[in-house]
Amino acid sequence: MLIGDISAAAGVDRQTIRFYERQGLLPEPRRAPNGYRAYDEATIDRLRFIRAAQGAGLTLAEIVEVLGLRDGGQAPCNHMSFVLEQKLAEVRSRQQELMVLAAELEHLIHTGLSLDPAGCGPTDICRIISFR
Amino acid sequence: MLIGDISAAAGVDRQTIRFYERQGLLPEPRRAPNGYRAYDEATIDRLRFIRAAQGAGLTLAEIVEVLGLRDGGQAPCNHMSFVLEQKLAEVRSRQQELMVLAAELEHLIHTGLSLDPAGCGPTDICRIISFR
DNA sequence: GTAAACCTTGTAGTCGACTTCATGGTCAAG
DNA sequence: CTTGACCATGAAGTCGACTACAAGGTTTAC
Repeated sequence: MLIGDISAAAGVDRQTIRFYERQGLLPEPRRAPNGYRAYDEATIDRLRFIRAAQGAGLTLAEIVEVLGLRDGGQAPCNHMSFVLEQKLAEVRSRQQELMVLAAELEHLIHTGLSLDPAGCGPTDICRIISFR
Repeated sequence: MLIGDISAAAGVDRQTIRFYERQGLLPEPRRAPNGYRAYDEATIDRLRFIRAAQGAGLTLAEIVEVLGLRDGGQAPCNHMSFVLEQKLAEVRSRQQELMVLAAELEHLIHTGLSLDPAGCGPTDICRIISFR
């Protein structure tokens, strides 16, 4: 299978596949006599795995690590569980931040509604945000 | 006041202040006879406003717009309210995404716990994530 | 035989918000 | 008079995940 074939099969752009190769996510493939990259079916699964892992919020660097373990013959289960726990913690933390931010935004919007624009002095920048 | 002074007063790095100037967030300041940037007190407020606006989730580009209105003599209240509403909508949407992601991560972690590593075939990459 | 659709490589650009580097001028203290 | 802390400029690097471009070679279809 040529690069265009697995690109279509896995729904990943050709350029992106070459990019993944440079990043160490995909091993260097065999080459056809004309120099074209020649892939086997397993590469499609590998690309699907990469997409699934990205969907779970893993960075490419983290995925490289998981794949590296697997390629080294180890089952990456423990590492994977650890990374997932870590991600969940990050997500929770980000959720906290967004809750605070949402409350802050609501407060600011509310402030903006109750503020008379005529009250803005020429030296103020914006009383909605820089309310003292 | 020299750049180091407002930098200390507003808690914004010197380099960042020059960067903000290039980005149009700060007007070109007066210059002392030796060519040093000479700021007045108002610049500290402007920097504080920028930080506050960033804290509310605005991008520098959005802040430039608000400041541009203000500098043009208009009260940016209406625009500001609009931007804040927009931000709130973005935050809400991101919150939805994170809820989905958190649920997904919990599911994956749960799956990982109930999975026997011995069941991983040599062709599997990681059954936790690529569970069919 | 030629045009379209594939493939190759290497390099550079994108976004956002800085940060760092290189090189050199200015100023106050001792 | 030199050391060290400040200031100036412009260019380049950072992070993450691509995306695009240039300049070519190959294959397939008509």
